[in-house]
Amino acid sequence: MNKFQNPVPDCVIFFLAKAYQKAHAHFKKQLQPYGLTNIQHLVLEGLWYAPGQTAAELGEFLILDKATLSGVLDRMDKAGWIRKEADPEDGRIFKLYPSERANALKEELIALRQRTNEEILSPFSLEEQVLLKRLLKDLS
Amino acid sequence: MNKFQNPVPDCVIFFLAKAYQKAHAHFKKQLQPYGLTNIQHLVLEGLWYAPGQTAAELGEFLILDKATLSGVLDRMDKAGWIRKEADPEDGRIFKLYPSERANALKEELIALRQRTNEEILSPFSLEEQVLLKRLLKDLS
DNA sequence: AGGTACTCGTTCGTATACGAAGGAGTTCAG
DNA sequence: CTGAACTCCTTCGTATACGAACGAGTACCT
Repeated sequence: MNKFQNPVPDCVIFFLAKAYQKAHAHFKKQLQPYGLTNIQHLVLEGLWYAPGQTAAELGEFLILDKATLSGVLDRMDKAGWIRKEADPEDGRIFKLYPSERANALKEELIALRQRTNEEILSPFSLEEQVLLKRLLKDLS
Repeated sequence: MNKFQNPVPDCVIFFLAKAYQKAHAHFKKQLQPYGLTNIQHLVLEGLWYAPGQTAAELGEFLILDKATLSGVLDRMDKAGWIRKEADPEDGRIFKLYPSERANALKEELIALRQRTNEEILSPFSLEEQVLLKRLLKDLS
């Protein structure tokens, strides 16, 4: 029974998983000095983009399950990255804001993401970069 | 403080994550009737491709952390999807084989993956499909 | 033979993911 | 005004992910 008797599957699910895995790991390494995880960084970008969002709004914006977000927000609150502000109008919700400490790093962290994006896309030509992003957007 | 004051970031890491998320969720739904998770299916395909691999080999083949794989293989063994065979030559390792029950579903499960791939890629032209897969492969 | 380095698989800790259920608050029909 | 329907967030259970440390086994060098 020799190995490689069957052809390697041409599986886009697998390619997507591994490309994501690679990009995720690369960015994770860049974020390590800040003590931020990838999703925590994503949450900060979401709140810089639109401060005062509720957890439900942010989850819809970032396409994240509310159950996942609940834990992430809790850890970020405890770590002092965000602020949860109770809404006097509606007892169910709270509005989310980046903390002062997060805001102090805003430009740096956004630049870090941009640089990482460029690194990830560096093997491609400009045309390919645009094309890849369009294809990925159309997939989701 | 109005929303959408800043431009939406053109972030390939995010696009990758969401495209992966979408494809993963779609395949997960297809696998649900079988009681298989995505990775468990991936492991079966890896073992059909090359039966008798060790956990380390399989992990390298599928680009999976050995710590992750350890738990997955344990659950698959308990659920009767795979068989762990001790190696008389080397006490550290065991060789992995799909179970009879898994083999009985082999054609069906491979066809299911192929069909899911086609569904995921269906919004694209043939040219775009080939291009997307090439770009993703080059990323990882 | 003996010891050191290496390999293999497991375990631990932490962080996503997400379906499902639940508690608290709000809305709305009548 | 009141109860049913709905919304928001949390919690629970399960399954990835992966760095780090670990025990058991093997290989290699002398």
